[in-house]
Amino acid sequence: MTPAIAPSSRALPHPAREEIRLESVLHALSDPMRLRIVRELAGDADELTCSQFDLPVTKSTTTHHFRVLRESGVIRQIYRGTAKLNGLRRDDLDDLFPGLLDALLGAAARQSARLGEG
Amino acid sequence: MTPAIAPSSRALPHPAREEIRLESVLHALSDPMRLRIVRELAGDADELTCSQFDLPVTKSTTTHHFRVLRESGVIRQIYRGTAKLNGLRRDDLDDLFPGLLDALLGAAARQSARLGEG
DNA sequence: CCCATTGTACGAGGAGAGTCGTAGTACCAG
DNA sequence: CTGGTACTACGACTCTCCTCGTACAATGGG
Repeated sequence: MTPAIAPSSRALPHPAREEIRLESVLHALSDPMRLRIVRELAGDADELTCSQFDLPVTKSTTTHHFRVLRESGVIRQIYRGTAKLNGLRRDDLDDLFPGLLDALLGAAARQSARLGEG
Repeated sequence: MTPAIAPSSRALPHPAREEIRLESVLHALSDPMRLRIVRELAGDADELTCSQFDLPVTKSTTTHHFRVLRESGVIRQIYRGTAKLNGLRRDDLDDLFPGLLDALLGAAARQSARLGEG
């Protein structure tokens, strides 16, 4: 069961599944930048490095947003070399709040389409 | 189509359906007090006055939270005499974001049950 | 070993949010 | 008109949040 990619020494604190709070998830997703990150993560691939996102903010701010997402339990982050891989915690969220993530992603997609998207 | 209850002179500003933003809705619901209000509104009746809620904050703060909910498009408020009736904007939210409100309410209910509720 | 790449830590500035208290407004019942 | 009820407005306080810049740490390649 050794993973194909060694998860590097640096560890990142994640909340356990039972510790994820709905309020924190909603707060995390109420920021446009973070909602955008989550949408990209849900759409394209399941594993993207931070630098693969082209956000209109500095690297410091990007780090901050990824941390909020991780600490609220929305995403999972692991190091792989100097890069950091980000993935949605679909399994945990679907178990805790069935249908919520899909409803949120659907709502975000609808709004994007409605407002003449990007 | 005249309503049974005259909506009194005082008018309250509400966002039109198209003006409701997902981020604002999520932000509104990310506060425990407001999530609690919305859950009560969804469960019991569709029309409750502000004073029918027994929240552990002062009246000023209660007013503030109801205003945030109204201005984000989550609830509708109309005066009836000195009282103010509050109702969920189910129709508008379901039209804009199908399934979202139910998913949110379900998630909130699940979390309450899981955490040994009140 | 040096260096480029990737991301972090820390501090700061500015804006916003939750809470309260006090004073005030709008409405209804006498 | 008087009084009571229901809610509001405003200012203040405290915290948190988003953003940035600069300086730093961890990894992998030559």
